[in-house]
Amino acid sequence: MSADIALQNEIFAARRLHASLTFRTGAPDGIAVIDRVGTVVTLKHDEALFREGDPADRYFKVVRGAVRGCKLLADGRRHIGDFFLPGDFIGLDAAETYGFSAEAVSDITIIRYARRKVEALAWQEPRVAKSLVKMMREDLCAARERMTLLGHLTAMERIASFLLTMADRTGDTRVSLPMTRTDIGDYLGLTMETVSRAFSRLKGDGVIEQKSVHEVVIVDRDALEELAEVA
Amino acid sequence: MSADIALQNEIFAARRLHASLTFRTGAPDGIAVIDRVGTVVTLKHDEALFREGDPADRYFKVVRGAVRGCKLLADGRRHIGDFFLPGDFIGLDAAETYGFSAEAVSDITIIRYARRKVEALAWQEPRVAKSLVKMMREDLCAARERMTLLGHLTAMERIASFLLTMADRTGDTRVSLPMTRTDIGDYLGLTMETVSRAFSRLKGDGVIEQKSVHEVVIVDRDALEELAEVA
DNA sequence: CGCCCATTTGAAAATAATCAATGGAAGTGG
DNA sequence: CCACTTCCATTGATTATTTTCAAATGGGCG
Repeated sequence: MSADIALQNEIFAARRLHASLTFRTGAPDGIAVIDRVGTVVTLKHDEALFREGDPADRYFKVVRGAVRGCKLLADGRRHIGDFFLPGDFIGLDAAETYGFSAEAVSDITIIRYARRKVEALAWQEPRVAKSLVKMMREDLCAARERMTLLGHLTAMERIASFLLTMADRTGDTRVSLPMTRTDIGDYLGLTMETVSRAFSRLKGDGVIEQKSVHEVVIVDRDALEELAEVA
Repeated sequence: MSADIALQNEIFAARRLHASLTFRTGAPDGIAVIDRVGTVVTLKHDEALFREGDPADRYFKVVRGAVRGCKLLADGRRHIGDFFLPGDFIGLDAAETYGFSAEAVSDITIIRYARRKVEALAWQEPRVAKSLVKMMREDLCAARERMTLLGHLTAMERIASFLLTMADRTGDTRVSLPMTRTDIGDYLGLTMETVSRAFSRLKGDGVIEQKSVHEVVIVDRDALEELAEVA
């Protein structure tokens, strides 16, 4: 049936795309092997990959779109711990159960791996084990960076850092922000309003240009780096 | 010579102590093996184990005392990413170089491991590799918890969480705080003054009692948990 | 075309930071 | 052993940043 063919094409496209992204982000080559035990899946906007507390029997890799990892606090406040973008792995930190929920920010394509199979592969192939450990190390370093940001930077410094990080991921001055202002706020420990005001000010100062709500262009990178000047 | 004997005693005592702590904190038993490739070292108050940017060729484990892991920001602000207490490993997240400086908060005893040797051991003994990965996973989860704290909790909530965490580590209502108020502030993303005021308020409300500046007793744990009510 | 939801903008309120002064304990040196 | 010094903690008053509350704007989708 043509639906099957379309699906096959989607899968091949996803694999190609994801392979190129793996290369781009400099992910260790040992990791490509594990895709053989993965399944390509697509999810729509706001659907959940898993919820905090679910048994953690799967890993995921983002191929297309963006995923947010979030925790709900007792009084309803929401914290977003990470935005996962193409090439990123999800779930490496989980023990028995997931420590946060993962939701599709946009329509997404992901690869889903049975944890069991990945671990079996890691035992067979030391390269795979090494790659997984390396990714965990990178995640830890990133987490420490973000702690500094959340603990000690002003609103403007956080926004500037965020924009620079997003820009570095695509290697382009054109930055796509698929998430809402509220998402960004929950990610940076700010309110939606503060995020919006910071964007407006950057726009007013000619540092960025807004193509649309979800797409900005960095006009003056030096100014952004000045604002984010940390570490 | 008697100095040698004293040193030997110190080392044995440190190993015993550390073994018991390993047990208490539920650290995987596979880890005890690696102590055979470690060296016991003592450092005085404020001495550095290593500095941010140093080649990361060693791991450490705290046996006695406390260590702070800190980053210096461009403008002089300081962020403390972690307090390492007895039983804690330091350096697992480092790639080529350390991502933060580690300094003795008090006089400390630590075990120092050549990274090369630990890694060799991990290849020989799958248990060791598993333990190291498990510790990294726990570190990652802890880092995510702290992000939530730094991003979304009020000053009082942060202090309450901090006290509860410290109390849980010793399993006692009597909590030792070897670090300064400034250290605590840099750890929680607050100023020394805010930390001090929060302590005063808790004292005034009869939630805690101060035996000395560096030792508090938790009188009303429920109240603290109420104040920290999160996740 | 019109509705709905996210974003933007404005004004007021709250929290924590900063500035400033005092108090106290630990350590130093005579 | 005591006095002195220094550093850290506490407390108070003021300021600044961000949040909260509220209203208006605008873009996307049915």
